Amino acid sequence: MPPIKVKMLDPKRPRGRSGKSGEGRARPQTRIQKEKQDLILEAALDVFSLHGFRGATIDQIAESAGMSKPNLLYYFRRKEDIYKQLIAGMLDVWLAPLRHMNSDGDPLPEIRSYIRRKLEMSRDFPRQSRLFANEVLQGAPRVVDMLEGDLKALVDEKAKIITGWMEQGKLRRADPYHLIFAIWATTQHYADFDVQVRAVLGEGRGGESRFAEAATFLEELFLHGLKPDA
Amino acid sequence: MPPIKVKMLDPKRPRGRSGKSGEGRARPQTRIQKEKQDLILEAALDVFSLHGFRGATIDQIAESAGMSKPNLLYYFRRKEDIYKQLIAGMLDVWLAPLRHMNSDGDPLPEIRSYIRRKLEMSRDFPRQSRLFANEVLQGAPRVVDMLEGDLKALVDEKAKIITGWMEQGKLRRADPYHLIFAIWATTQHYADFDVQVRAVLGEGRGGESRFAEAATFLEELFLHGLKPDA
DNA sequence: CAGAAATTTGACCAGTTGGAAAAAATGTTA
DNA sequence: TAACATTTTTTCCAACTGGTCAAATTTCTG
Repeated sequence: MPPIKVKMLDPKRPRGRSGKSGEGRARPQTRIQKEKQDLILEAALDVFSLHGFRGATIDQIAESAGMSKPNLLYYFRRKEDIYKQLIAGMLDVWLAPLRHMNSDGDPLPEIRSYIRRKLEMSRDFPRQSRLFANEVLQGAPRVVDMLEGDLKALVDEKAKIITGWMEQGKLRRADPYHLIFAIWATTQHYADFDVQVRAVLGEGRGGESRFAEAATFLEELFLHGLKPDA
Repeated sequence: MPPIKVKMLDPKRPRGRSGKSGEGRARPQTRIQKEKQDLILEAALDVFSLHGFRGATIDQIAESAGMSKPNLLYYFRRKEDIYKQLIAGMLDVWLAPLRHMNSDGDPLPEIRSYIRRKLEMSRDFPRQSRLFANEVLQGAPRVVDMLEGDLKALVDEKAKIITGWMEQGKLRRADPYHLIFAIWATTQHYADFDVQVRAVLGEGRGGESRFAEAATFLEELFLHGLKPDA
């Protein structure tokens, strides 16, 4: 006589918070679920930002989160689910400073504070920056839609504001899109190419000071350029 | 009686051209060796620049080069050998424009032409740029030495030149290291973040024109900044 | 052309990877 | 605390990975 198997309902895996449409009234998150998911996302950010999607392994993430691989997979069914949630979460943060740029303010201070905010993000959230850089560098297969949709829309909107400022003579005439690219590039450089920056600056200037220096430099550059005063 | 094995000399694998010290008088390259190695490096550049070191597979590279995996491994013993050779080769090219910056020239034109050259490299060798970006982004495990050695030395030298120009009043005073970073960042952005740039610029401006626009913009930015003429 | 050298192929292997399944352990709640 | 739901562990697997090896094939050279 075979051992009697009793009912055994669906294993009720908790699904990631990303929750696509068809989720109905899923049961609310338990305490443990919230804790563990945060733990996993935190660990995954470390690993993904350093190795990219393909380069990262579930094992690494699990170990870094202090749990077993199957246990991790209980919270996120697939490696990609973790990754997607990280990307979505970071895009929001990443774009906040740009959203914040206000057409009512004075152009120069507005741009200056945008640069400053982006630079602070490079300092405070370098892993997020690198995660995104890795993704875009590898062709952004998982976020092209977002880039062509939300991101483009936002940039279009802000580009109009900048153009308006230029037409009022409050800003030197220049292409607003390339201006935004230049701000992105220069500020994120300190997060994405951190190793290189440190290597070139050497021992003496490797500390936190480089962000303050960068802020000063970029402010001057974007305001006056390199031409000496007449 | 076992089948008689006849001599079978060393399989004489050709070694990669990187040739560390102990190579003695290796026999010269055959025609096929040169052709096939170039073919492999070309294919590997495609794959590595898109997926990074860990993300790339020998199979992919072999297929992309139109040969079998063991055949590829006949020319390069290890995956890392291909990668290293690519990195070494590209670093040279990558640094050429900076080496070219001359203390005898006029500062502003000299810097302007440096920017232009770097931008052209982003346009003409985007894969090399991405290969390097991938490496640095992931902590540059295979090139930190070079960064702290050759690269730092070169930048130190050029930074001195720039400082000299500033002291002569030919350039606005600013940190030369951060200036160099800013040039790197803004120019490489068009290669490394190509997908993003295209997505934001949209259909209409996705063509080659963006490099010309970028050149114009960056020239203005580095020369005058954003402040409108008084 | 014969023999030697160089090149290519096919079979194979051990380690790693993402992921599934079921049982065991732990928590939660009536 | 009993019944149930949630969480964790153990075991396992098939696909993929980097890399080896010997044999078969092709190319070169005298």
